[in-house]
Amino acid sequence: MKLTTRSEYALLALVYLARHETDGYISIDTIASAQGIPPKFLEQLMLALKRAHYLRSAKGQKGGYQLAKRPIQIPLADVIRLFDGALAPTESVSENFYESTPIEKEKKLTKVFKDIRDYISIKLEKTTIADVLD
Amino acid sequence: MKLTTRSEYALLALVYLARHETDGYISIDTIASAQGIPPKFLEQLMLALKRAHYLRSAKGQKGGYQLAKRPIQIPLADVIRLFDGALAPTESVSENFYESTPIEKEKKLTKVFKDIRDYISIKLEKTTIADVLD
DNA sequence: CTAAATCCTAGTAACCTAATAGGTTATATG
DNA sequence: CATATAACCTATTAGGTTACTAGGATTTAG
Repeated sequence: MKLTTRSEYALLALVYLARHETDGYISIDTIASAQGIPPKFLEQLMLALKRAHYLRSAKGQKGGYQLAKRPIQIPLADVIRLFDGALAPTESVSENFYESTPIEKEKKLTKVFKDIRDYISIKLEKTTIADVLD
Repeated sequence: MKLTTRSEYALLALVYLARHETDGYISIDTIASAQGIPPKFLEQLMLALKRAHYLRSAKGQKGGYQLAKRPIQIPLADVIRLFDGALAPTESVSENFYESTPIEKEKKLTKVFKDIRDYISIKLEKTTIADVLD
């Protein structure tokens, strides 16, 4: 797993929306300037989060985005998988994004990376947006 | 950390050399065909490993490569850092390759990824080539 | 001398990343 | 109803990285 800017921005946006859960719809520009994200870039991320049912949106004036789930129902793992794919350090030890890679021929080497995958995925499954609000 | 083909091949080559520690110099072509690595690609990796003092080489007929250290003195962490850089999931939580990234403004989010970095780096520091020979 | 090997740099096709651009559609409000 | 505002959607792009390949220079055993 390598966290891209994409994932990082998406997490920042979700954290912001979680902090403003009761404020109705919030625009991309508001989130972008609060969290320091290029707005047109954020737009794409919001759209993806909406399509994946983490967000609800409203068009037009007074429109914007809001969470479609409670912060506690959004594990960091989901967000990162959506934007960056596998949590595992290499695809051959990934459960959700398996592909063959060279280290597979060495069983003990593979085991080491599976242990790492397990730690990462357990950690990021159990940590939700609710857990990272100050 | 995302494991590249580069790192994976390098690890496979080191494992092969560790298994043949007492066989003198071994050529790139021998290692490449034993481990299924494109030989000209492996050549570059071997050169990097040599420059980082993990390998010794000899030119000419009967030449090739051999380990310059005992397998137990080569942590997987070193090899991966050499080819792929940071072990951390994002550079802002890396000790050796620090760079600023967006999540830094969220302290609790940063903490989660530091925990992951710690697990990965401890695991890969303590696991050596010697540990992954069957 | 010559074959076998490392040494070393350059090049390249394909892909990915982090954006930007610009038009379309929907809606609240004056 | 007009207008401003905002989401929706697709395309494009500059720059970087990845996984190689190519080919020559150098060294050495036999």
